[in-house]
Amino acid sequence: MTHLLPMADEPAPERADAARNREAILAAALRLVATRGVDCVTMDTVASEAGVGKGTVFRRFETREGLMAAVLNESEAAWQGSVISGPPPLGPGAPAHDRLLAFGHSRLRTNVTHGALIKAATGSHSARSRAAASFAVMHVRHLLGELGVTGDLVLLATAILAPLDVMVLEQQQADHISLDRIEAGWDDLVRRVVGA
Amino acid sequence: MTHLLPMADEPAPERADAARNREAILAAALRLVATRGVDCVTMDTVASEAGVGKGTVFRRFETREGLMAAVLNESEAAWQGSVISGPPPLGPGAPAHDRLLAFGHSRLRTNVTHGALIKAATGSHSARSRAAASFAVMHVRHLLGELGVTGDLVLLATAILAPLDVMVLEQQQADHISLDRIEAGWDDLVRRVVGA
DNA sequence: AATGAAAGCGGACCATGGTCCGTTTAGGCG
DNA sequence: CGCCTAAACGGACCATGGTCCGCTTTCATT
Repeated sequence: MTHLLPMADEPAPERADAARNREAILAAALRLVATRGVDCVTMDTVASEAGVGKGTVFRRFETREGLMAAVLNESEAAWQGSVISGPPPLGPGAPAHDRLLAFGHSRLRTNVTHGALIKAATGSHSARSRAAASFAVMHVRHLLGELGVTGDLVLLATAILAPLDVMVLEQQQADHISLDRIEAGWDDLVRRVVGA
Repeated sequence: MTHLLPMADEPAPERADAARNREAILAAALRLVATRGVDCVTMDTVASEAGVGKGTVFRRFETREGLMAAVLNESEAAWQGSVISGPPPLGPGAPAHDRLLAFGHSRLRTNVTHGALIKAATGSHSARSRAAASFAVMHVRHLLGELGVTGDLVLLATAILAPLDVMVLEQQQADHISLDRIEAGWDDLVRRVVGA
């Protein structure tokens, strides 16, 4: 026996075939997104490419958004890793101010290049997007704290991150605002908020 | 004859039946959104409620997003009117700083109450959302100018408005952050940016 | 190894946004 | 008033996300 009582909240073990299928689906999705671009990847395509029924795809990933979130996660996790333990100035070891700027710049570029995928993974309601956004807010809040900023740091962090949102960036690009200008504008915002 | 040469770019006149149908569709959409809530309004429903074919709905409003934008516009236009020429402090006549705060608060409340409709009208790519966002940016930019703020005012305005975005607000409400707290946080942001 | 119940599977099915095209109609002109 | 063309119409049709449910598979227990 393993446990008679459902121990704590171990997230419900996954059967072997289920795990195998999850991997196959994710791999197929990854490949398809890379080759065709996220907007041309249909759930049916992923299913058949993974050699699996459509129902299975939805059972494992809930929704298209969820699947895309899983795909996005593949790169996002690495990025979070480099923020937490990568080389400075993005990672630890640099002054907080430099880290904050590096963080914003990195996020800015990432949001621009992965824009389509991020949008596909972030419609209306998603558990994953929640986690990702939360990570960014927590990190910025932490840096603001180190910089001696006082106030409602969570809200301040949110406010600093909001203009880096994919939709905002797309609008700005449609208005022919260059990335460099956006970046400079963001630096200025940070300067004002931090009160350097 | 009217004009032999297509004069300037008059937006292509609309045939009488076309105009009649547009009105009927918009009226039906307005009514349905008000009674059932935006998420339960289907294009087919609107069409049949307006006594018109589905194709007609799409020809007049391009897309669901477009139709919802038209619905939203009905209230948004009034709001813009009260910003441009309504009573202070939202309208002209109050100090710029008060106007800016009033503007933010008003936008905040509006985004919260009309959240669902705004989201329905603002997916990915829409001409209307473009105009609405632009109005807000222009107005804030103008107020910042009056306040003597220097710098890239368009970007600063965008940055100030970004945290009032519907999606951001929804996330914050999901995190049990009260409206009053959000409002206070936004006031703080403005103070820092304006450099009061 | 046999067994039984829970978990998983798959593809038919549904809802809905969006397109297409053969038919109808408005309305300028002779 | 009748003609003619561009515009508009409408609903069948398509694509795709998401659900459902009867059948299959896993695997803990014996």
